[in-house]
Amino acid sequence: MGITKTDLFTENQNEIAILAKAIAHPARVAIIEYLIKVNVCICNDIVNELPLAQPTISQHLKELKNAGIIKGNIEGNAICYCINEPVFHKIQGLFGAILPIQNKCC
Amino acid sequence: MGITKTDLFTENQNEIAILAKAIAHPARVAIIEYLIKVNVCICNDIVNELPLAQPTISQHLKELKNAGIIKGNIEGNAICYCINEPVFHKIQGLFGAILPIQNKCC
DNA sequence: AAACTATATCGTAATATTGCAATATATAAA
DNA sequence: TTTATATATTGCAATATTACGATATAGTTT
Repeated sequence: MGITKTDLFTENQNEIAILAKAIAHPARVAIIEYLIKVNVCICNDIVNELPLAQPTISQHLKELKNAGIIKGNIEGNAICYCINEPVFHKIQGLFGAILPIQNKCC
Repeated sequence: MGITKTDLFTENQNEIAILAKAIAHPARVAIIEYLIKVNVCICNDIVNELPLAQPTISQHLKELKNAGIIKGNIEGNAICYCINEPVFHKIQGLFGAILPIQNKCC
């Protein structure tokens, strides 16, 4: 199959999964970290920063953009990328503010 | 290709990616949520809780276990599963405590 | 021991992801 | 307007993921 049965789960569960999937690649983690560090940059900076070919970077940027984690604005012939704060804070909320666990097992 | 170039990234970036990947499926999110709710349960409870076949659940549990997010102890002929607190708190730290962003772009 | 319960593994089909060369597009500079 | 720069898209090969039926394994109960 290879197809996730999205309809069997809640909207919230799917949303968390989609956001996690966007982060689930070291190149995309590196892009996020770089964007946090430099605040704003053009796509070519990322291509020069990471050891991957330009089309590959472009693809990863697209996935991050689709998940809403980053956004890009056209600026001349370049594209200015940055973190999309609201979604990013949502991630911090989703993964960071989970209930305290009372682990009695094992 | 389809193979992630792990060696090109830092250990930390790969670690975040691996943890995120473990969460990047709604069934695994559902399992984690369920384990947080009931604290401790046997695998069969999860099979009854989720709308997926037993081998599929078993596979998802294996991935969560490999990522260190949950752990399972043999208890008679059943296996008692629970959240693995240290790793779970690590996730909360990784995703929850990221620097404040100064978003001047876009 | 035979039957039952709980879980894991195998094998396999369908689909998704990763990576890049080649190429397209679009703005900028000369 | 030619050339250079920046980014996206296409097409494709290699690999990974998802899902499950069938089956294996292992403890429990009868």
